Amino acid sequence: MSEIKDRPYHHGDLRRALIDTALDMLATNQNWTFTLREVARRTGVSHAAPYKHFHDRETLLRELARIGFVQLGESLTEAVSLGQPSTRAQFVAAAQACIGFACQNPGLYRLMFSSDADKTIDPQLHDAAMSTFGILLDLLERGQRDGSFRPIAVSALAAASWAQVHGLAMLAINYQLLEEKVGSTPVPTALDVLLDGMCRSD
Amino acid sequence: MSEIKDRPYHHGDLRRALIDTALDMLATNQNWTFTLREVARRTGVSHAAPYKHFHDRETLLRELARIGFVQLGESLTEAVSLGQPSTRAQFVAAAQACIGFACQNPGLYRLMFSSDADKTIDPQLHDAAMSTFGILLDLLERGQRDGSFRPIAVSALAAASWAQVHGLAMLAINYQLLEEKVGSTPVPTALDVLLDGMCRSD
DNA sequence: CCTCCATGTTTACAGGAGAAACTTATGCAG
DNA sequence: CTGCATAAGTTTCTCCTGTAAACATGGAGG
Repeated sequence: MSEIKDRPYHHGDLRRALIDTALDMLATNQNWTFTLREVARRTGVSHAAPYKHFHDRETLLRELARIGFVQLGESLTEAVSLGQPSTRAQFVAAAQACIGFACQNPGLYRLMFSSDADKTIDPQLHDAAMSTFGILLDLLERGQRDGSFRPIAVSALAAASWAQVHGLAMLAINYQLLEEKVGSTPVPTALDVLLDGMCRSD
Repeated sequence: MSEIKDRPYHHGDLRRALIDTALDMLATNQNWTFTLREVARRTGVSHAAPYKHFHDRETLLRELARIGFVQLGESLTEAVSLGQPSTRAQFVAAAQACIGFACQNPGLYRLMFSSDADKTIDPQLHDAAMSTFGILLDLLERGQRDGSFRPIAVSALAAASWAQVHGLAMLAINYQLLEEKVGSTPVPTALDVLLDGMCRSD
């Protein structure tokens, strides 16, 4: 109703439309080899129109990655505040949320951690990534305060668990966690191994 | 002496020369956005010559990745057979070798684990990756037999440690293991946390 | 009502991927 | 030794992309 279907000269929200198209193609092809011209075509505008909204192709890719980090952050926040009894259980929930996000958006997840999403170029992307990383840090700090996690440098815990979760996610979306190779529940099992090292042993 | 410098019509080993040029550019730029034509130019041949040796640009990229896995495998083998006293110490040595390889060849390492090195397309690439992964598996199995590692499914140990090492490597080459964030020795610290979970607690 | 400017479009160009047709030199059959 | 088949290079061509520049449009504010 509020949308005029037959192409008024001005689109209304072309920026958002281009992003949606690109996200679609990313999800469909599981890669970001699409051309900017094709995004424009699929969105129904001329091939130069995107340049009014994105400086170049890579700027669009970084915006997709930024959106990915925001969405991942929401998933993590939701998982953490799901009311798991222990901090350890919250950690597992968050880890599984992250890996689940990766499996449901493999193309996007790969883009987020690829060199095409260079955080040193785009402060907004950098901030989004840091903000998402911060959710993990908060959880770890809380776990240390309540005595769940060992009182070693929180940064060491962060490095270990971030590496672990991200590593599992990458293995998962590359189909390298096949049952015949790593058993039927590789993710919780691997997380348990790590957590046994992270948690107080007393 | 044995090389004729002034361009005989036939190069002699253009395939190898193209690979070397591409590896150089990969190392220099830390990315593989180079064009096939530029590789040809730098190698001193016409832009169509590479097609006599590689079906297309991506085939060349996969060959670079394959070579990377072979080299990584050599580093790992060397690290393992360095004669560390314990299996645990051997594991640390291998992990550090992997992370060291990544830091010294960040572009190549990223390519090896990117979607441009699709292992489902190229059996040789797949085999090279599996062979390298096998070094880790052997180490873990040996560690279980000698009682160093817990007697849980070796596949779970493999998933956990592979994820951890690969995750740390990715963090390292993305400059996300800065001292101010994760302390001065994030890698051994993170590995220790994992190993405490992997090793027998008695 | 008129004019400005953000947001479109058209046109233009340099370069890349890759196919096809052509060239060269080398090894081998006679 | 001759000569041809063939592998390995080159030239030429077509289609496509990214991106810049010039032009068009139409909605918001004076």
